[in-house]
Amino acid sequence: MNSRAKPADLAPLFRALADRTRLRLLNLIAGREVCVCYLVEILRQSQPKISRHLAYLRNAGVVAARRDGKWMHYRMERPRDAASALVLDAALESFKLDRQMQSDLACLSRACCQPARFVSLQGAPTPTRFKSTAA
Amino acid sequence: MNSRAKPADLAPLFRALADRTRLRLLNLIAGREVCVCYLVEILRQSQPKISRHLAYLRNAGVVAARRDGKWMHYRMERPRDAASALVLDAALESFKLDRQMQSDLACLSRACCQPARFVSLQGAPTPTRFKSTAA
DNA sequence: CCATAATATACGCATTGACAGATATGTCCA
DNA sequence: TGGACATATCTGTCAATGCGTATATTATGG
Repeated sequence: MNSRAKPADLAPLFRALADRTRLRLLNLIAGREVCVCYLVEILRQSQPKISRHLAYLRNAGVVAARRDGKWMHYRMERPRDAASALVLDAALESFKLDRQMQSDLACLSRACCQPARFVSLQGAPTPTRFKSTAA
Repeated sequence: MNSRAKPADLAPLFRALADRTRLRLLNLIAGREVCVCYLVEILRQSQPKISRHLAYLRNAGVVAARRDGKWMHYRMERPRDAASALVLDAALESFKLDRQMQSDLACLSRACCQPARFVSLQGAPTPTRFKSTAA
């Protein structure tokens, strides 16, 4: 399978990325598989809201979900066509210079190291890295 | 001024690009300065609709306008920050594999060579290239 | 100043997306 | 089987966006 499967219309992808909350979710999910409860905790937004945005990203083919007992783990899904992949790369690149995005990542690290400090994360599965991510 | 001026939030840019009509306009404008009347003629859509989408792109800082007597010329505006520029490049790259985008460009070439065939383009200023564009 | 051409904006309506709150679904455990 | 937990989906409301039509703006020529 080639990396430039089908020359997709980029508009749907841009729609999926056209929301700050979804970008923040993508930032947290990039490079590791994260349980929904962590995303709810870190973004400090309602669980249905997070779930809806994740569904939006999933429908756009940008993320994939895996059920693990009670928990759902989300991970990034590499787009099949080259242009979409480039767009996604550019977005991820921009996160490195974004204060809130870095703050979200730092918060995720803290939550992973000391889940006891987050009441809602007791017993939740720890996010697992795919590759090392700066900070 | 550096090419990575301010690490902008990409969401507004993605919103601006999240529409097929706007992507088609961007495709036509990329690499040359085009008069609105050409855009209306080639996309075969109403003048107010084209104008509104151009305004949307202009507000997003993706295109710039120049008045020339009765005519308005639009051109692409290179985003100041690196991430936005990368996103835009990826979009332009995807157009090369998009049949409709190429068809639009071919139609623009034809209109430039034989403006007489387009009643509405009589006397309109011809688009001017910035750099050579494939096809 | 008036008419006309090119383009932009305002208005009304339909669609879509975001949100909070309520509820449904799926899984584990007793 | 029933309850608790994690997550998803439904409902109603509101704001944003898209479209067509009408109108305003800017510039040109008489």
